[in-house]
Amino acid sequence: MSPAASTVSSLGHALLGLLARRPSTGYELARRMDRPVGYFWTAHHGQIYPELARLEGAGLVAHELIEGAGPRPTKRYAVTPAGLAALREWVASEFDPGPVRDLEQLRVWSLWTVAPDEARTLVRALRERRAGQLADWERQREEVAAEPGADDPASPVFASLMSLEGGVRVAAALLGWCDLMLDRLAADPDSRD
Amino acid sequence: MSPAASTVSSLGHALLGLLARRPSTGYELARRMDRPVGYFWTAHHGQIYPELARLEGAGLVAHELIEGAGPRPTKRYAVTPAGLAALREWVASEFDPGPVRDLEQLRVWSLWTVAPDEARTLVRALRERRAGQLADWERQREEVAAEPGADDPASPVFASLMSLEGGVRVAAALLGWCDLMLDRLAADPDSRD
DNA sequence: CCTTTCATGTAATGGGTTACATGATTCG
DNA sequence: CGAATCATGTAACCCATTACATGAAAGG
Repeated sequence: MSPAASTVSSLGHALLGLLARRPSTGYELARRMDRPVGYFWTAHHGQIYPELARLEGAGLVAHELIEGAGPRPTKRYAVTPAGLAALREWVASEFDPGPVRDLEQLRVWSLWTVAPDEARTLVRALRERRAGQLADWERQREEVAAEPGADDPASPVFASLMSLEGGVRVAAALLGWCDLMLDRLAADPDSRD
Repeated sequence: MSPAASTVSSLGHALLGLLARRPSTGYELARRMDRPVGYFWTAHHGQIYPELARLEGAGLVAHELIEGAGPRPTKRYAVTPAGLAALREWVASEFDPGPVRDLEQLRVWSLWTVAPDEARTLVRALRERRAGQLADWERQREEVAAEPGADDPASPVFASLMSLEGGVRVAAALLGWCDLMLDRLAADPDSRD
């Protein structure tokens, strides 16, 4: 019945996950990619609109026309039963951890090439950024934890809370890591007086 | 003197970082992308060879021919002084944290769509994988910490140690996160007896 | 002899970013 | 009346993965 349902990209699963929580227009999906989800998945509208068309071709989402502002008709998308089934199957399926690309770590890995005071400046900048992110996520976590359904594994609020909890823990770990590096860089023999 | 030196990709910086530590053939660079660096940056040879050619065109690396096994001449690349300068400049430069794409977090964010026992199975798999990774990195960290130069910020060993330390801390945080999720999933009302 | 490792390249395809294009409504 | 927001789409370009292509040396 749905012949192309087998090949859904990661972005497709991200969109299915967003629409399973709440029907949205393509434009709204692009904006929703900022908070909660955007911490671990992002996309621009130039990628979202074609992907929605593909998902619809595979019968995983459907749109209805609503009144809206654009020059073209405004479409609100929602997951179909087949789309929800595809999402469920993907969540529980086997997986290999995708390739990791972390520019921050890559910089640190070449930190030895610069003078110690430049290294300290960089790590201080990393630390500030991370501290801001941690505060931000902690605040959001408190907000979400107060919402109804936060303890119910069948509620999207529960899953949001778990994601934010992961983000908070990673950010806290990386903040401590920056402090360790500042400590080790200060203990450097070249900067003793 | 080097007119195209301004536009170096992230992969280019990764390769410069590798070559600044030790001259290598393209083939060796591909293999070196596994351990230490591969934890936060990966590339296949199909991407590496063209990038080396671009870097050489910009005067940032240079090759010499050595005896080797292939049908074509074997090339050993090394960074030029201009290449080392470009690497240093990049390490200390302003930066925006690139887009994050984490399939693991994306799955957890849609965890509410599956039955609690399927969710537990998934998180247990995540936990096992993470525990293995943590053990692996901890072992490597101990190895690197014993090498000479591990305390010297001007030594690549120091930078390797810091990178591994970051990896260990993040992996430990994520392991604790898995335990938290298993705890919350067990406390679920649907599975009370 | 067969498989693995060394070794370099290109081509096809897919994923992702940026820029171009269009136009209505709302707020200052 | 100008800027921001809502809203959808396409095109050009870059980055990354996978597959095709080739062939020597070493080890079992």
